[in-house]
Amino acid sequence: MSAAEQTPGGEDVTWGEVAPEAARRLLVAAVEAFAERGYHATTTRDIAGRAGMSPAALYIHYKTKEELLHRISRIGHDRALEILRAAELRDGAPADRLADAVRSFVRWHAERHTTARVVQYELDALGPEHRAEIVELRRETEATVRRIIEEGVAAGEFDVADPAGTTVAVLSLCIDVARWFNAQGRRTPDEVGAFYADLVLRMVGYRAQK
Amino acid sequence: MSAAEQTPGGEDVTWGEVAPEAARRLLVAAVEAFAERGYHATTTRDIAGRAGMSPAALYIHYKTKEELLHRISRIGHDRALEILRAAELRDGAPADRLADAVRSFVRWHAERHTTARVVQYELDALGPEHRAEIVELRRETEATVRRIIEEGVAAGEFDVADPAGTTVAVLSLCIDVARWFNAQGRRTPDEVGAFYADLVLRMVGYRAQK
DNA sequence: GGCGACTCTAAGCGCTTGCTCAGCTTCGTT
DNA sequence: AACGAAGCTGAGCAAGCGCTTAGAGTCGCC
Repeated sequence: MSAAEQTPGGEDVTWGEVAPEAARRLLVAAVEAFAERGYHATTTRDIAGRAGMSPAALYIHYKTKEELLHRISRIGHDRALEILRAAELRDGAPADRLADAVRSFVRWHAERHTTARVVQYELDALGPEHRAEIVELRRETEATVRRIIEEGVAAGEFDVADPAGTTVAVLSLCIDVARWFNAQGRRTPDEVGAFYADLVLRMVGYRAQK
Repeated sequence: MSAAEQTPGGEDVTWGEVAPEAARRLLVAAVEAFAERGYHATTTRDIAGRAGMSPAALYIHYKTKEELLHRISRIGHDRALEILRAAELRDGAPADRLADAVRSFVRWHAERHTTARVVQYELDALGPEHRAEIVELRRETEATVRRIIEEGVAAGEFDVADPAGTTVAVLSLCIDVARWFNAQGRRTPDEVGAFYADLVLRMVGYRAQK
């Protein structure tokens, strides 16, 4: 895990906003369970058990199992969007910003692949209202990437016939890292991020000016 | 749907090997239900209902709900592998064969995205033995693509630093089409296939000799 | 030291789940 | 006409589900 996702003390900062501590423990347990078995195959008893609590304790902190998923999904999507926006607002040529966006976005999906798997692949398990809210966040995510690509095209840096289609493909490629990435695998999140940044620059037809 | 996936009469050929007819109807119903809601959220009553039968009828043709998923997964993986192998064995330069493989593989995932969604994303719902069998097929799928890429590198057509990693990325990109593709969307399966073939040639550093 | 607010548990309710089974119908075969 | 096999249904079982409730323990605050 990179330092960016930890407090100076080394504690995971992802769920720092979730309080009190029992609610956070339940949420972390839910992320693990959902990632392992999927939302529908996970029982509230399993979540409570992983958090070291009785099944009823869950309902003191969350109204329903679906609300747990929503909290996870919301925080995860906020973080993913934040990462992309930070890259978009940075100084530098479009190619640099696109590479930066892909690098940090992919690194997050690899590093936190457990969370990302839930965030990216359990969208359909949300209820209609919560789903609509998250879909809106995904639209903004897509718009952010598309803007960078369109700037690159306008600047003559990229050779892209269909910016919208390319955006979908780029995001699809990056998000899917959460599905196959394995912490015991050959490469670190940093390496995968760098590799993917290079792949994406190729996809947009960028020729490095060496 | 392309002619390749139909009989001359126009009937869907994908599940042609499944007999008798009632078993096929149940299987098609299961594909639809699994794709819509996911394996765990689908009830045997829902499947039987879609096939116009009582819940008990399902168990005349299949031992368990998991066996249904396995049949779907097996047939789908066989078909996907067949598509890639056909492209591999064709005449032509590695770039042509890679483009061909991606084009037909992606077209299948777009055209039959309902099936592909189940095949590609419900792997974890399989029992241990069935899962192992399918994982082996996926290994062969990956090996097929990797072989084409390595031939392209050996022939000097491709500029790829990490063939194994590139293979994972290419397959990940293609498979994920099943997740986002929408039949009501802007582009046809043929168009997406052609677009993705071009993207992949860029990813492997192929320079068209125009 | 007493009280309300908060956190948690043991027990369990109502319901749905995957799956079973006795029995009815519909066959092709004799 | 008789019969066994195969396909299917209505009814329902045992288990597990999400969630609720009554009450116990613990805390800060006056």
